[in-house]
Parts: sequence; structure tokens; C-alpha cells
Amino acid sequence: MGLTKTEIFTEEQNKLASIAKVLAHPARIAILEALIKSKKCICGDLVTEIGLAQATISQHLKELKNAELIKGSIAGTSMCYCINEEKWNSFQEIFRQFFNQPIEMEENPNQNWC
Amino acid sequence: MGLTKTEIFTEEQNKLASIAKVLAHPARIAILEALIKSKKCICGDLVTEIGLAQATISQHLKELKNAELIKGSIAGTSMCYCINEEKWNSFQEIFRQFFNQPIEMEENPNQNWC
DNA sequence: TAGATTAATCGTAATATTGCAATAAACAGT
DNA sequence: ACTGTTTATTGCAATATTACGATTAATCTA
Repeated sequence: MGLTKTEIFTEEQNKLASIAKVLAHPARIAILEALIKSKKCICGDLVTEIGLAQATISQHLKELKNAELIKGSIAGTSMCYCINEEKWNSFQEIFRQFFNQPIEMEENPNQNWC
Repeated sequence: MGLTKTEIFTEEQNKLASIAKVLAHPARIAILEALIKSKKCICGDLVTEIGLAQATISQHLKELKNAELIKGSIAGTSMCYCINEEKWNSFQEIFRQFFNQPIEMEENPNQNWC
């Protein structure tokens, strides 16, 4: 049918997958890196900095804001975005924990299977 | 149009996004965790362990193998999968570097914008 | 207030992803 | 050779994502 069966997975599995999904587009990576580089929050300069249409950037910003990875506030007529440090750190921790799982096969010498 | 404009992004941005995409589905997270938990490689027990059709699991395995996150080898009539430790570690490092970028706004007290 | 600027949203088209039934392919045991 | 087991592939339907032009809403400036 084409709709992900979230019910059959754990809370954690769904959460990690959804976080990864936010990062699963180069435009969103580029936006995050741009926000990090220019420490003070920039706005729709992202449109010129990255080469996508304003509507497209706005859509990606919406997803990032939806994931709470960035915060936005009104700065006059334009919009001011910046990284949400708390969420950033919490995402970092989630990935760290996932990848830090012990893969260890040391005790298992018959690794010639794979 | 609807096709990602990879040309306008850097190699690194595209790479990180594509790695994240592999992790952007709970079934693939579940498969990886199952492979880690049962240290010796399992095969199509994944189908019963996770509640998806055999064809669907096979498709997710293909994507994981395509990203080289897992390795597969023939074990008689069945298929034996396990984590590819080198890639696992390399992915870990890529995420670690991304999240370890200094976000620091300490010197910038006007954080009240965002 | 009128015009300019900025960003969100709507509508639409193209493409990608997800999931499964059905089928095919490879192999083991009889 | 036949049968059952296991995994990959194909074909299809449903849904999601990506991108952009056009429009809207809000705010600033003259």
C-alpha cells in the first residue's frame, strides 16, 4: 500500500528513523550548516546561498522547524532562524547511542560466514 | 519536477544525506538492531521477527546491502547477513563529525532573537 | 496609504518510497 | 527428478517527497 507500518516498531525505532529522515536531504544539511557557519541567525539569504526556489527552502525550513532542530522568530519583515541547541544535542546523543551499540564478534571466530 | 538537485550540493552534504536516508525507516533500524543483538548472523528469521512480508524485508535488506552497512553471504539454502563493521564505524564517524561542529553562540549575547 | 520586500502557503507535476502478492531461482533432502 | 524451503525479483497500488510558480499575508519605507 505504501504507508509505513509504524505500529509494529518500538518508540525508539520510530524516533530514530524520523530523526534520520530530517537529515535525509542535502538541502536540509546545507541549511543546517549555513545556520551553524553564520553564527547569528540568517533568514531568507538561504535562498540565494543554496540554489533552490524560495518556496522549496521554506518547505525544508518547515520540516526542520517541525523536528525542532531549528527555531525561528520574526525579525521585522524577515524571518530569523537558528539551531535549537537542546534538540541538536539530544539528536546527537540518540545517534551516538545507536552507533555505540557493541557490535563485537570477537568471541565468535567463525566470521568467515560474512 | 520532484527530483533532488544533487548537483548544487557538496559531496559531503549528499553523502551524509544518503547515509541518513538509509536509517530513515524503522524497519531498517529494526533489522540492524536484530543483526546486532543476535551476534551471529541471522537470515530470513527477520521476516518473523519483524512483522513485514518477506518481499518487503528483502527490499530493505537490499538497501542496507547497497549502502554496504550489512554484508550477506550464502549459508546453504539460506542467506546470512551481518553488520559490516568498517562501514558501521565510518558512518558513526560521519555523524559524529557533523554533530560535533561547534554551534557556539556564547560570545553572542543577543540570543533573544531566536 | 501605496508600493516594495519577505516569507508562508496553495496547487500542481514529477519522482521516490513503501508494501505485498505472485513468481522465479537456487538449493537440500528424499 | 520431485518436493519443500528460502530468498530475490517483478508488477502493481498507495502514499510521500521534492520542486516550483503563483498567490497570500505581513511588515517596512517612502
